[in-house]
Amino acid sequence: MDSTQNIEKKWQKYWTDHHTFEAKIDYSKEKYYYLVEFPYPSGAGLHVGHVRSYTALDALARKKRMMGYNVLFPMGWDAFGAPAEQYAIKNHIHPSIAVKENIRTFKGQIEKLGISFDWSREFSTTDPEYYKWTQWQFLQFFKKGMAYKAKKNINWCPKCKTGLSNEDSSGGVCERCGSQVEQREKEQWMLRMSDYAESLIDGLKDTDFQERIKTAQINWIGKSVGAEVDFGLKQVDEKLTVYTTRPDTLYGVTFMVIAPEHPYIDLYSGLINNMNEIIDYRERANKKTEFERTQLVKDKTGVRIDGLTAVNPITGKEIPIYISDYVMMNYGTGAIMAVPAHDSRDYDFAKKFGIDIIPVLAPLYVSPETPPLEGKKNTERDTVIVVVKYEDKYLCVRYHKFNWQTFIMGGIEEEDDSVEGAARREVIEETGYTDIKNVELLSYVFQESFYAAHKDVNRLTTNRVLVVELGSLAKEEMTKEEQEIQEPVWVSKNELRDFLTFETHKKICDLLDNGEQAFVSDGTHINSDILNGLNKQDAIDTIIDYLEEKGIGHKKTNYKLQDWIFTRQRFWGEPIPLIYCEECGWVPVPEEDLPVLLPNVAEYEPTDDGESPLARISEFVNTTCPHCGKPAKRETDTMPNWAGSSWYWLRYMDPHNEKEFVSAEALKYWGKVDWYNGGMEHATRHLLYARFWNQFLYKEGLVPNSEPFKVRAAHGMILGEGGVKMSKSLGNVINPDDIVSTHGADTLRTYEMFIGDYEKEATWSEQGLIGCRRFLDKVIRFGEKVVKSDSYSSEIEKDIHRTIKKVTEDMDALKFNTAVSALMILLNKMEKLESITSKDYRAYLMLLNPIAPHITEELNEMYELGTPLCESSWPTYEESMLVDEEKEIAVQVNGKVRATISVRADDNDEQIEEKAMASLNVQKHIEGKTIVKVIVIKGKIVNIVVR
RNA sequence: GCGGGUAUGGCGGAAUUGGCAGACGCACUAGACUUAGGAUCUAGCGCCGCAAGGCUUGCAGGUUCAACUCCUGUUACCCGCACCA
Repeated sequence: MDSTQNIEKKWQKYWTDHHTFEAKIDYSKEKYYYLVEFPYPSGAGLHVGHVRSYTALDALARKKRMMGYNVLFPMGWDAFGAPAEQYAIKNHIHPSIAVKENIRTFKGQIEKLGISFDWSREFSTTDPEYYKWTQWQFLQFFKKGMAYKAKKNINWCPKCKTGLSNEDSSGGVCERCGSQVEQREKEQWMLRMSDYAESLIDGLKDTDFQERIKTAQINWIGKSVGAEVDFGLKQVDEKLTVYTTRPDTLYGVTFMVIAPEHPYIDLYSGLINNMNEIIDYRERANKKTEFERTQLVKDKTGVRIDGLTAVNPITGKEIPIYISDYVMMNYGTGAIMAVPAHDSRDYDFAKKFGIDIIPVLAPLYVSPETPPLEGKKNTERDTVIVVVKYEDKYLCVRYHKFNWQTFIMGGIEEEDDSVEGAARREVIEETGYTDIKNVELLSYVFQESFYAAHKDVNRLTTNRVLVVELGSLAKEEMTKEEQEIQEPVWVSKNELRDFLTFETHKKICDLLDNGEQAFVSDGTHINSDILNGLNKQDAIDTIIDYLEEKGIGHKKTNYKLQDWIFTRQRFWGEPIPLIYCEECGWVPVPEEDLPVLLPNVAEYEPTDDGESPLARISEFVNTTCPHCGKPAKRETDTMPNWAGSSWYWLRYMDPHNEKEFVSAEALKYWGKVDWYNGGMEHATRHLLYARFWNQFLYKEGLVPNSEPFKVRAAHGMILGEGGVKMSKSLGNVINPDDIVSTHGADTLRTYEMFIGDYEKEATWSEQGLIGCRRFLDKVIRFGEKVVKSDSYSSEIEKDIHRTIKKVTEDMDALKFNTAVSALMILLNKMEKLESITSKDYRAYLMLLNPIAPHITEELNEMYELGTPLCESSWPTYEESMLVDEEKEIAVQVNGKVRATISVRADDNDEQIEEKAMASLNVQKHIEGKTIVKVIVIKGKIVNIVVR
């Protein structure tokens, strides 16, 4: 047999010469569209991670073709971007030259793997024939008012010297180079992506994306439903509008916070007495790095605005206003109403600045010890629970009558001047201790519903918790009456939880252990006038109705998703096809003048002043207005990287069309991408941009589907040996070329399919690779055992049918690892036979062909088994061949396997039971015991329950 | 903090969706053969135990004749988002 390399080359040439994998322009056949994300052709070359996803989809595509589909499985290059430009800056070579070089390398590597891409449809985003249509589509956005220029504080990377979208600067770090991102004010072209926020969530319904991808998108879009509420200002006749998701807590607002950049600060600077302090804070906040902002989440900072006071619109209460950097200007209204009792951030702030905390929502517990009784009268009471502390012990009480052990409890009586007063009274009455040093009212309030045996009524108590500290153990004698009711007990902190009778009181231990926190879950409203007694959702609905009726607020939905910053101040991108004319404003370049070509220049460096390098090229910049013919200037910013990848799957359908971006006919036939594979890192950015772009085109009637992709699957990463990320610095990068030349493409492909769950990350193992090599070698050796026959060997006929079913189904479910495993199992079975038939062997090679296409074609030809596999039909199985007449099943006694018996398909339950009972080991284990029950599950198991 | 996910031998990983846990591969052990190779073949290989047998799917409970699988609680790790009101 020829060398692996020669065999692989031979078949690769065969496929090219015969145009085997080119999608047919035959719109009568059933279509299937597989797409892998086209790569950025970097200088580093192909990664084994690319091999994993390309092979997986290649296998699926090959199989689908053998099943008779017209398969589109294209490949191209996403070649605009920084690395090529960096290379150009360094070496003074036009980026297009470096890109061509890299594409050649990539393509050569992919071809060596035998991936069945349709190369006749290949293109690069940097081809003028392609970016002509990217520009054309941008103009459609522009003409519909979907592109606008705005002076915005944008994310600016000082190293790349360009603006970045929010998506590209998440975490405050430049996605490309890792530099700290700064804020800079600059005019930018924006696409109104936020208009599509709802539609982008909604459209997910029409897709079969993996759940994790859907979630990632939904989180990114960040929808929240709440209300805008207008607070009054005391000093001026003006409103301060806030956005909140919790309008139900309006009665618990104790302060307001506005973002440091909020316009009111400058607007009302005349009224503000501490303007210097505020300006100083604003400057410090602006300088904070993202690191500082995220690391110091708990440690809130801010300044009170002296001279401006807000007025709660429903209580009329005056409340202070602060500025703080925990409120962002770019979300909501840049101002919030703060409810410290029910929001953890507001809570932290209130604690630090000593602001009141008013609880308006209390959890409701139904006592498990003494649940309310039906038919009993209901009474409500306000009570206090007093936690008395002295040194590290807690003073509790044992109530004799009901054998309750808990904290001091008592109702609030009319004579009490305050909650604190009630607490003092109860401590003295129930325990006699008098030296009360300190009383602290916790903001935690809870309600409890129970049967109060001593009064024979159902009680709903609203409980406040006080922590009382004793200064000494000074004590006065308790009355005899009181002594009979209860006795005081000192309990140490460790024993406290066990000592307490009531579950609800044990929750107080959590407060003592972990400190207080804002109560953010559901409960019943208290201290809230019209909302009292309602739960969270009912209260939200009620208050929104109320606000709308009174004209002080309305329901409002917000999204985190912002408009897409669509410009970069770089050279190596699609020029934005717009011209600025003093007379006519922004004018689109006429269609017949597209594409606006990137000029050939010597200087690619970006500039510190934030202008694109194109701005220095006067021949490029200076032009005439297409509208009035007067001198005008071109836009010199270029499009972001994501532009070219936002519609490329459409171009594959009709890649050489010079008149349209894609013909309606091709669009109609190819429709959606049926299966789109890509990395998890693109689950938000690329995928959202692409869906947005497509939805816009759909709205304009330019494409027939609003969603571009049916299935989106993501492959797991391949890690280096030891489970660490492959990286140049660790020196553990595996170059696919090396594996192909030492073991062959088929071995590499088989190994990457066998390595583990396709969706999970996997660790590279040289040993595992060799295992797959041995498997393929064994397949090759089997050729010598082949005898001519056009039927399957009877001994393994059923196994073959089963394996056909298993491989077919597993591959469709991306379970390549078990598909390979099934083929290994079948091979092990064949090994037991003296000879196998040519039909056995050909079926086997066909099943293996999608994963190891070269060697299987070669063996098929060598042993003259039939037409080339790539031109043959996928094998089918017969249902009737899947069942056994005779089967081994397990017999359990009390759930433990004690024997296996052989049963026939037509055995009835009695016969199976009889066989099970007859087994010696079963006899042994049921001897002397009573048989309670015998469970017979046909074809599966017998379980004998004995006592 | 919020959201998503994972946890099974020495390792990568299977388990028809509640029915013999550990398929398949790697590593390992013993033997055979030899053209001395990335060999190949045969047998063994979860843990404890000489064995009978017992134990075992992160941990603790529960439901069931039967749980890797369902329910409750809990721990650890990974990923995404993150002061989003």
